Amino acid sequence: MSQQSRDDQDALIDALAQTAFVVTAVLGRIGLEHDLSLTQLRMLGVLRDRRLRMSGLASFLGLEKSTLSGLVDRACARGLVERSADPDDRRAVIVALSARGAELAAEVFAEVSEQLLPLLAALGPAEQSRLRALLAGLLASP
Amino acid sequence: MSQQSRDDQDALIDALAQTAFVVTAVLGRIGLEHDLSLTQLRMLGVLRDRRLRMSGLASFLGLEKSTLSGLVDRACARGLVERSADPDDRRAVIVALSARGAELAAEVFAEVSEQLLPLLAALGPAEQSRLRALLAGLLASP
DNA sequence: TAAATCGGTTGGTATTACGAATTAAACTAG
DNA sequence: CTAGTTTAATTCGTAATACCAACCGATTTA
Repeated sequence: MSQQSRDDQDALIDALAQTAFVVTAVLGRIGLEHDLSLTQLRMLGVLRDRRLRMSGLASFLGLEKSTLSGLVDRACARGLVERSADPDDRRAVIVALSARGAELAAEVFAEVSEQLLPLLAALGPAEQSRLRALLAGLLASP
Repeated sequence: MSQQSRDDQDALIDALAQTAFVVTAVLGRIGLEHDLSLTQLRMLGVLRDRRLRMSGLASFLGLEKSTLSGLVDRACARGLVERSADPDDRRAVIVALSARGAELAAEVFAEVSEQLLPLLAALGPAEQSRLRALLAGLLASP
């Protein structure tokens, strides 16, 4: 049994979208407190455990290269990231977190955990495990 | 049994954030195809089943009133929403979807379902029900 | 009825984002 | 090995988004 009616599916889609907005709002608010836009925050998140070329970072974030130039310019000016040359390709530029950027990223993402966990407290431990597994399955699909 | 380690929690937080970005990306892409920014798309979504004053809509979307003026201006110019006077308070302005706006909203949100459902297909029907229940619980918390 | 408050708009500024054009480096023919 | 092409990033111009501060009318309160 466990039929999926149209309404059930719609309800699930809606819940997903709303969850996305809630999470995004939390991220945005925390970012704002540190003068980081959502995009800058995402960039820090991506660079937390990666060093990428401009183009790689752009496609990671789903942005145009031209958009990234300015983004990295500003983050660079604030001392959060650093541009360096790629020894293998003199056209390429490698972007990585600076020490200060790494520090800020750690701080910000600790805050994110801190603020999202109470939300998750509505679920019991077993349910949290299950949710994690379900989301992991969902994210693995493409 | 079913202990929640720090890593488990971090993994869940991460999965939530990533899910948020994936869903947001889908919404953004579909919006783009209809010349709608994510914000405009959200506005249509909110107005689908509500008519609100400017300030109400602003707090719904988490934006400043001043931001909303321009947003509504542009949507108005495109014939998607309409401003009307509030009979109870001559200062207030009520925003609602136009016929054309409602049509576009319906079309767009059908597309959203269409594109998110394949993602959900990675989960069986029982798991979908469970995910829906978990997200509902999570969204009900504040 | 005078003052304070509320609801929206306007004006100014910064950020974000895109596309098109540009420069430099690295391939790929011929 | 040079000529032409592709690739990596930047620059430029433009539009939308978003904020704050200042403002105008309408409304409420004192």
